[in-house]
Amino acid sequence: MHAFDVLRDPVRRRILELLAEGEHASGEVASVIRREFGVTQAAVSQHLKVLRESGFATVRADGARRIYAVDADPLQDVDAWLERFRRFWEPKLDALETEIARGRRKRP
Amino acid sequence: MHAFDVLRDPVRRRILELLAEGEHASGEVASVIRREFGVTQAAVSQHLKVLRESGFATVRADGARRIYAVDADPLQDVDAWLERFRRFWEPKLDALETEIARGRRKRP
DNA sequence: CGATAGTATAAGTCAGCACTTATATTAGAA
DNA sequence: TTCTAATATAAGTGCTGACTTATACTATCG
Repeated sequence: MHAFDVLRDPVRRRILELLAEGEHASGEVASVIRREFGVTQAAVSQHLKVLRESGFATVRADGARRIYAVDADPLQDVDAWLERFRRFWEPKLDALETEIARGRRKRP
Repeated sequence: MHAFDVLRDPVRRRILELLAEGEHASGEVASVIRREFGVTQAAVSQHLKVLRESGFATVRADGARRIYAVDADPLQDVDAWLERFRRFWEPKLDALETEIARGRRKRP
């Protein structure tokens, strides 16, 4: 699933926002999303699966709980795609300065 | 239509890439897209309509031709949304430096 | 004017996705 | 071991959106 397919869904974007604040258990995410979007735990679990399988999130077990954390790699890909459009709103920077400002680096 | 809904479609992303290189007539876009994706002129026209109506592109008439140009405003919104994730891959900058580097400014 | 080129719209079809309810799985408590 | 809490998966459904073909619109040329 392409990064933009993943990001298209507002629930998934909200989940990523939550994870950007720090790790959260599946149930914690589910309760926030349930309150804000009125969807079930099953739906949230399915979204978390999409985020996992597309590389946007990682999980670890903590007893019966599943702790999710954001993995920013695919978001960095999106950021890279936007690069070609930045000249439309950013002031000019020389190449090195831009390089430093963006913190670009090779991906493994 | 939300920016991410627009960007979800690979044809629309490709059209934006083409427009990022400079203005193009509808037919020029259509012929490239037709070659690369194998879809009809009608389909491309519909995509251009989506891009227009969602603010990603502007049109002007040139005789019977319609010249499209990219409008980066919605892309800048996407860029802004990504902001909260940049700390996961960017080196630390102080606030002012980041401000300058990003060329952030108020939108009208 | 009529013909043609360039482009947009209309109408219909089909696949995929986000959701639901129901159930399975697993961990820890009693 | 049985019960409960936490989470994931299965199966089914409806809606949205990207596509097609066919047609309408508009400008220019002869």
